[in-house]
Formats: sequence, C-alpha cells, structure tokens
Amino acid sequence: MEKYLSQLNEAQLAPTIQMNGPMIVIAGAGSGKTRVLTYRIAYLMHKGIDPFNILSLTFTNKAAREMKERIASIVGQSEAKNLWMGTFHSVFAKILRIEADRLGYPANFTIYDAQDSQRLISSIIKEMGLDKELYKYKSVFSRISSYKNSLITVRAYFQNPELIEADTMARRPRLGDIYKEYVDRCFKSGAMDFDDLLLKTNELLTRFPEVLAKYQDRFRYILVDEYQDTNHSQYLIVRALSDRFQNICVVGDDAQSIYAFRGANINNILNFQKDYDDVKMFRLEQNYRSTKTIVNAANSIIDKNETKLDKVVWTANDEGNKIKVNRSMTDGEEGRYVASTIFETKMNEQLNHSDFAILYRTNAQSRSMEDALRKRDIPYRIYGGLSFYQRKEIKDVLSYLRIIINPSDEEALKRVINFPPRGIGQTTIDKLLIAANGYKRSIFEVMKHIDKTEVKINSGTKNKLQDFVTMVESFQAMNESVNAFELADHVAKTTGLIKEFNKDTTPEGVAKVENIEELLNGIKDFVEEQKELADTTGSLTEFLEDVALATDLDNDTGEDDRVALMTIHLAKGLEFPYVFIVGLEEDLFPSAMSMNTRSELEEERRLFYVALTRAEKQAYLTYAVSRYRWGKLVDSDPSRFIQEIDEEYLDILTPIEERRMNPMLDANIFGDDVPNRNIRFKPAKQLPIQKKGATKMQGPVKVPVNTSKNLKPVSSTADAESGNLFDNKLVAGNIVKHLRFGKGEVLKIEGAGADTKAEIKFENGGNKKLLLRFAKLEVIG
DNA sequence: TCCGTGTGAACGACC
DNA sequence: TTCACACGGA
Repeated sequence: MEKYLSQLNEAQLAPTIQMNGPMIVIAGAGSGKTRVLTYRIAYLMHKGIDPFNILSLTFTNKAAREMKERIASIVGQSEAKNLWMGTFHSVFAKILRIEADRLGYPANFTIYDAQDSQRLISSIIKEMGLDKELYKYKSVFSRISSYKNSLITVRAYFQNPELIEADTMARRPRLGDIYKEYVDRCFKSGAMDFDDLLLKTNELLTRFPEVLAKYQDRFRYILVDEYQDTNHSQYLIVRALSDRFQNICVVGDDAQSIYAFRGANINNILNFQKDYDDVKMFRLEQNYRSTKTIVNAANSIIDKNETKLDKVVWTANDEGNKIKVNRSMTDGEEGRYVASTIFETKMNEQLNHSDFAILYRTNAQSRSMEDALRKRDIPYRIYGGLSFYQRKEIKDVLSYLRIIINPSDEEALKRVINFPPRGIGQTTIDKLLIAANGYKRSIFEVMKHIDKTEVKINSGTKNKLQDFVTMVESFQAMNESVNAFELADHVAKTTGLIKEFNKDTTPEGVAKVENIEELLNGIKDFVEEQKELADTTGSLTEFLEDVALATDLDNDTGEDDRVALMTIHLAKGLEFPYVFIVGLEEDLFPSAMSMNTRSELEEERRLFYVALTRAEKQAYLTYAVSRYRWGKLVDSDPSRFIQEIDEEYLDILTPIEERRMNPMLDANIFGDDVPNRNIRFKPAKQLPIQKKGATKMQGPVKVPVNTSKNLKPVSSTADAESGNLFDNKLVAGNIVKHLRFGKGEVLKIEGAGADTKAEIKFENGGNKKLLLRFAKLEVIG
C-alpha cells in the first residue's frame, strides 16, 4: 500500500491521507490533483472504507472512467466496481431514476438535450402567439436555465417581483408564463432537461428527509473535482449530502473557473472555508507539467485578475523555449502556419500527431484549421461541436428508441411522427397538440384513443395515425424480449429510416447511413459491455441515458494518432506537449460578449490561463489580421492577452523585413501608442452590401468562392478539394448565372482553392441584400 | 400534405 | 456558414 503513496510529494501526500472532516485542495494547473484524488480514494479503501460509501464527482465521464481504472489497478477490479463515480449529471440521473415516482416522474424518464428544450420552447412561443423577435427561443432557454440553476422554480419566480420586473423591463413580460408552460410540458412528457437533473435532485433531497438520510448514510465520503465550476444547484446538493458526516473533500483551482455562463459560482470555492467548520486546507503548487517559461508566463497573465486565492505555482522543470507568437494575414494563412509548423516539428523532433493540440475559443474556428491540415495530409480529430449523437440521422433513430421507452416524449414524437414521410403533416400534428394540451394527456395517448376524442381528422389520416401507434406498440412489445441492439436494428429497418437515407446518393447521404450503422454498432458494444459488467442490465433506458449525457471526449479511445482540435473549455483537464492557441484577437478572444464587465473579462483571462497551461513543452499563440466571420471578412486587432504576457517569455515571429517596413506591428502587439492604425494590412475589399430596399446593385462584385460541398451541384466536373472547377470552367469573360442576381460577366479571378475570389459584374443586381454563394453560380456559355 | 426553393437572420463556451 | 421559416406548385 505504501508503494503508491511514495509516488507523491509532501504536499500531495497530506491531503491524500487526511481521512475525515471537510477539506479543500487548491490545486494549481498541472500539480497532480487527479493523482491525489485517485490515491486518496485508494487510501480510504485500504483503511477499510466500503467503496459503496464513497461518492466521487468528476467533471467528465471520461475522467471518472480513467480514475476508476487507475483505482482498480491498485485495489482490485471487484472492489473498485462499487464506487460511485461520474459527473453530477450522470450520478444524479441514476438516483433520480430510482426515486422518480416520489416526484411523479416515470423511472424511465427522458433526458431532453438542449436542442429538445429549445424546440419545445420555440413551439410554446409560437402557440402562445408571442412575437418571436422579442422572445427569442435561445435567450428564453438560457434565462430558464439560469433560473433552474439558481433553484428559482416557477413558483419562486412568480413570488419574486424583482425577477418579474426585470423580465418586464426587458420587454418580455410573459417569460414566467413560458417558463411555467415549459416546465408543465416537460413534466407531461416525462422528461427532464439537463438542469432538471440537478434541480429535481435538490427537490428530492429537501422534500423527502428520509431520502436525504438514505443518501447521506450511503455517501459517507464525498469527493468533488473541479469544485470551482460548480453552480448553486450543485453546491446545495453537495452541502446536503455531506451534512451528516462532513467528510467532504473538494478539489479545484479558482484560476481555472471558466463556466460562469452555465451558472458556475466561483464563490463556492472562495467561500468553502466559511461553509464548513474546521476546514483543512491544502495547496498543490508545484507544477509537473510545463516548462518554466509556460508556468511563469501563465502566472504573469493570471496576476492581472483581482479575484483569486493566494497561490504561487512553480516548477522544477526546464526553462524550455519561449512562447512563439505568430501573426497571419487571414485565418486561412493562420491555418497554414499551424499545419506547416506541426508538419515540420513532427519531422524534426520525431513526434506523434497526438503530441499536438489546436485550441480555439469558438467551434466555428475549426474550419480553417481543418482545411489546412487536410491539405497537408495531417490526421486530426475534432472534439465537441456537433457531437455524433446530435446529428440529424442519429437523433432520428434515437427518437424512435426514446418513444419506445417513453411514448409521452413529445419532442421525440414530433421529430419522427412524419419522418420518414407517412402523410402526417403539420396540420394534423397541430390538432393533436391542441387536443393533448386540452385533455392534459400526451400526444401519443390522444393518437391512441383518437376516436374517443373530439379531434376532427379525416379517416385517412386517422388510419395513418393508427398505423404509427401500432408500429410503436409492436416495438414496445419487442423491447420486452430482445436486447437493445436487436431492437434498434429492427427499428432502423422497419421504420424505413435506412431506406429514406439510402435515397440520398450524395456523399452526405452515404455518410448518414454509415453513421446509423455506427450507432447500431455502438449499441451492440454497449449491450455486450454491460453484459460483462453484470452490474447493469444493458437496457435501452441505460443506453439512452449514457447517450444523453455523453460528450465527444467520453468516447475518445485515444487510440489513433491524430492532432486534437477542440475548444479551450473542452481542453480543461487535458495536456499536450505542443499547444497552439489560435485566433487570439480582440472580440474573438476575449469574446466581444465578455468585455462588458470586469468579472466577465476575468473569466476570459482564466480561460486563456487554462489554454496556456495545457502545454507541456511549447506553446504557440497565433492571430490573424482579418478573418472570415459569418461569411464576411472582418478586420481584427491582436488580443490584449498577448500583450499581458511578460515580453521576456515571448518570441515574436513577425518577419524582420516586415517589421522594418512597418514598425507599427510591434507597437500594435505591445499596446504602445499607435499613431496610425490604418497602416495595417488591408485585406481584399469586402463585398459591397446593399441595403434593403435598394433597387440596383452597382459595379463589380467580389464573389467569395468556396470549395465546400455546395460546389458539387454546379458542375459534375468540379473538384471541390482542389478548386479545379475554377480553372476549367470559370474563366474571365465567362457569362455566369446567379440565382439571385441573374446573369453577369466574370471580370477577374484571383487566387486558387479555398481562397479564390472572382470579380463578377452582374447585369441586374436584384434589390436585396447581397449574399453570394458559389453553389448558386452557374456557368452558361 | 409534401417538398423544393428562396429568403432572412443569427452566429458562446457545455453537462 | 447554417438554420428556420414562408411560399407555392405538385
């Protein structure tokens, strides 16, 4: 047993073997906190604590799995199996299923993802006849979400004049009504959204003292990782559960708190010592991950923040190279810089692709990186963004499965009731919806008993509805006797989903069918895996729950050798030898939306701190002078975060000649007075945008030509990858046709591939705002 | 009722 | 670029 403890340094050992009482571990980046958590659990078990009594809340399911494996290797598989480990959401979803009936929910309630929630809110806004300009479903959703995370229920909302006042002032007086309807509809659908998983857990623990007592007794030792990112709802759950035994160990780093947008409250960690008596505090300050340069540079950034705990992160590692700062003219060039640097460094240093990561602020930035990597044949993997389970074809299959488990699931039903098309259109669905709301029943029940209702639907349509009900019921019967894979396979085939997607012979269509096959394989694996573990039944319900709470990261096997592309948020907790932080521009990073208050800006700064501290050996910071955003070329200034790093840690890569020609470049970066900012490179002229109501477009137009999939319909000889269509077909002097602007003559062509631009003079510009898409350009004559 | 087409609008990070 | 929605013909 002492063998593994000897792997810890003094600072790590102390919290590891501190068994009882409340304790907080402030762990700097790369200071080995996962190791402390893992060994601490192993230590507890060695000291005779039953694994049944240990609850460990991690930030991702992947982290939980890896920790469990590590612990299993120390204490043995059979012991480790009984640990409760996972994210807040997954652990409490399981508990909620056990206790669901107390709250009036079915045990197999559906978990609505953000898209389901937003669709529901969107249709509620429509049903209520509200102005969708004023009530934007996304902002209504985030408002409701933040209420839930602050434990403001519908009732609490209506009892709080300030909240009502605030929404009324924001010209959304009906927000409370939408909130109420949303909650009712979720309940009626037997569905919980992400926030409900926490909110309902709180409700469960407060309303039912015997349930609270049960879980307090069960979870005698509680460990919470990434405590700085807990929100109020999570905070209360932890407090309630740990109240009896007070064996609560939280680990975190205030400097890495980056989830305020989903309600995380940095004060949870800052005030932990006030919340419990006799808190033992530990600090892990030695960084084992990064070079001195990176650690010191990161410290110099975080120093700019006012709100923070005292902590000095240091390292005994080598000095390392300076952080390289690269400026590019466009996002395309930035991508090429990153790709070629990876290519060369990998060659020179004999590295793997997986030694590199590209981190960005927003998912949209991945595109230019992808393009560049693909051109260089560098294998990569994108994490996050639209996850596999959110793709249309996958959600369609999953929706059928969801209805089988829970026919009340309204969002799933609406999604597939007429897909593949079976003649049940919007009008019918609307009638059913109104009836369902009137009878206070689910749509499915109304359909099932359509003859007993007042709903006016012609007999042909009634038959179609009946067929659908019969089909679902046959699936339900089947679910009793076959496993999840066999059922899903049957569903995909008999509903005609596969056939429907097979109709589409474009590469995208083929990919969809392949994705469905991949999903089926995934279900197969799941069934077999669960069979082995034997602690679960491998049921469809469990699979759907896993899927609802899964992230891209969770499914990563890390087997293939690829460059990792992800947002900084996703990168938290990970590390890579070589890290590129791209798009370091004002308004992008820091985000334009986060520059209003000091605390928002501080969070962006912490985000940058997280990004930089992912790097072990070498960090690269890149920015572009102009980039495509929303299909438009936008000028930008270098991020303030670059100049916030002490210059001694930086290696500015701007070519020397260019600097001589343009001394303002350095001035720009370091925030000196810039007498004339216009000296910066100006990109090609932007598209002239015509205002609404203008009648005629004037002059030649720059048409951005992209080589995406949209190109294909234009010409069968087009090569989307190389942009060859361009060379073959679209030459100066050609007459082209555009759906919106009619005929025009190609005046000039510049560049090639993705960066190609064509100058076209249209005879008649139309009278609407310009939005030119190459797919809509057709070469005639 | 379905579906292709055109149009306008949005566009932040995630369990 | 991508999405949701409106429109109009089939």
